[in-house]
Amino acid sequence: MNVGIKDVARVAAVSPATVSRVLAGRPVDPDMRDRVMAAVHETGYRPNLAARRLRSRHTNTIGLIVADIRNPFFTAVSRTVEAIAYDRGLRVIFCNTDEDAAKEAMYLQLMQEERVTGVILAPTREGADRIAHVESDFPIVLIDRAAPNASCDSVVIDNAAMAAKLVVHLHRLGHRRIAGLFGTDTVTGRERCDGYRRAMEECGIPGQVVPVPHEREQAQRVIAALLEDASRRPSALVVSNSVMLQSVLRVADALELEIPRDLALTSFDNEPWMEFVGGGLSVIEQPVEEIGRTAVTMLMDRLDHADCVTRRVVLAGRFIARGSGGRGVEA
Amino acid sequence: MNVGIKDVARVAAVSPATVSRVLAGRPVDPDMRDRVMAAVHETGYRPNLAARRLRSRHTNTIGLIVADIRNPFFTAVSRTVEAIAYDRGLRVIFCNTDEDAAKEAMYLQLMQEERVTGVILAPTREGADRIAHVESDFPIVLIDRAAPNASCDSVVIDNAAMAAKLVVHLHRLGHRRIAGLFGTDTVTGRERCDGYRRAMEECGIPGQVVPVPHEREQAQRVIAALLEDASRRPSALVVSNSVMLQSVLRVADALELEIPRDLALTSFDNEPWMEFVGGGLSVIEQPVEEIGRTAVTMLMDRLDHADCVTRRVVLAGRFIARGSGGRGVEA
DNA sequence: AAAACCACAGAGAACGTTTTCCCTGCTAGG
DNA sequence: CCTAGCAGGGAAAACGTTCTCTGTGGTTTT
Repeated sequence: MNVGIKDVARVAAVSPATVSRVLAGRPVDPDMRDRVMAAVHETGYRPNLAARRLRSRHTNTIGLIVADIRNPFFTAVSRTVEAIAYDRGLRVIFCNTDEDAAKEAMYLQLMQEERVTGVILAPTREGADRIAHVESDFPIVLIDRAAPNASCDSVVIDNAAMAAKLVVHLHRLGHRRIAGLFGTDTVTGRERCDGYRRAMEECGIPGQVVPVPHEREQAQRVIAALLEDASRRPSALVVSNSVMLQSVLRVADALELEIPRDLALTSFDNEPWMEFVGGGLSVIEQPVEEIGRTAVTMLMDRLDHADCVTRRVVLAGRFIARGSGGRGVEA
Repeated sequence: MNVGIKDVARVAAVSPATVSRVLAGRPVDPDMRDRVMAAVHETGYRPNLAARRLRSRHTNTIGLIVADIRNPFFTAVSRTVEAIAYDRGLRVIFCNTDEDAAKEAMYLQLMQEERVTGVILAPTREGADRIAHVESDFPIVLIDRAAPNASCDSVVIDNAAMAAKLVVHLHRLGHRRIAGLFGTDTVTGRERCDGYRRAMEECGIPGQVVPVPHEREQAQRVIAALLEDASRRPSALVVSNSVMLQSVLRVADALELEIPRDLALTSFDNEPWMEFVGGGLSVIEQPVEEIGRTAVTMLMDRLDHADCVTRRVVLAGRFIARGSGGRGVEA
């Protein structure tokens, strides 16, 4: 039998209500407070969070639903969200959908049942569409993937502008055959693709967009098809994220292409190892901590201002030039 | 006001108890079952998990506490644990301690308050020591880091043997000055260090153990000190994990060392990018899915057999030879 | 000095379930 | 035909808190 608030109350010779007040930090006679605290330590009392949440009707819990935890971008954001949330006394329920809309729906349902305070969500494409129609009991902040007309608050980076930056970089280096590899399933992919297309147009060179599926085997097949014919091979690539980049590297390795001589690579996301392949890759670094922090802040803010208009925070990425393009950082 | 089980009961014209029974899948007249299900859909009822947990006294929740989610090894294990747990109808509370024993203690306390069913834990060194003395209300399964005499169930890999494998590999390639870089704060680091030491002895060459702190800046300073003096520089390294390896690469890059010509690298963990640096790195791949799966299984098993003796599962790693050492896999 | 107020403690309801207990009606066995 | 047994449904307690309401003692205000 576990020790409850009533046991503490008996030991401290006060009422359960008083124990509750002490624990909640409400004003209580110092004498009693000491007695209660002593009793808490003596009994080894630990509050039962289920009971607390049931009665108080707030769970102090946020859900964090990401599409792919193996993607270091999401790992990094998750870490930040977790750290900040716990700082603010919020618990985090962590969910990984693996880009599966059904799993995502299941998790959103679970969030309802948990009666979470709010949710931070990187939706699948279908999920993003559905969110617009469904109304949930809790506020949602979308991260990374959010259509400009989304019906929720969102925090994203300026994907189009950043993709353009990569194109311009490659163009300056003299590349004229620049292919763009983008995910088929996400808003983010489409935005980056748009930015790529427009930049290619402005540079006056024809774009070649390659839609890449999320699943690795399939992705590698698509990429192989793009690269294996030397005569039609692009000289440079804009790649949509670090996971896709790994598929590119594997295929390039199999085809014995040397980076960047046979193929110049640029990508979104900045992982430490990118410094060390192909003489250093030029990339767009996303402000992962700031994304996480902003998301939590927006969520908290939304709780206080339930019917404030929908807000969209667009953060800038950071272009990092490496390798043949010269070292350095450029905002 | 949210819809509760009573509302459903009223709509279906049955008692709340019956609704509860239907939802729990207990035997109920088919007619009533249909009425209840209809009412559930009509009202949009979602069970309140807090209430359910409070009353039923089981939370169907496991805690997963890892030391560093940025370490891809833990990311991979977490993903597996999450997937398997949800398959079995268990919720996962995910916690990241950042190698901070205080945070770890705080989280373990939280697990108590959540009344979790069990915990899977990759402890800090201090945590591992403390676990031995503390008695908790729930079973704990240690992963990755567990002293052989641990008082909990544990699932680990054969660190010493795997470290030895790396040493032997390098020795066969002709290396005689092989330094070993190991974490200072974990059982795992010490085990790998022991294996390294013994293997070096057996090869008849003097070992050079370099204790590397977890924090990146400090780690890089230590590594720089090891590598900067060309005359005393080892020709090969055994590195304890992929995070540490990144520090090594950064330092090597700054010192303009070419891998593997100036410095051969081998490491624990197998990340996709390791194929592409220094012509491919030879590594020990850990069976991450199996670790996760085994941990969950052991935890569940322990619930049924509370006073079964402590079990320790030791899994084999997989040696993957790449680069100058030749391609291929060897058990 | 009386009235009004304030601060704080205790009693008991309430949160939304599951579970226990009892009651009913049906079936089977003598 | 009567009774024992059984299956399933309803009433109400229980889970461990917080919250509301009331009461009391002391302080301020008029």
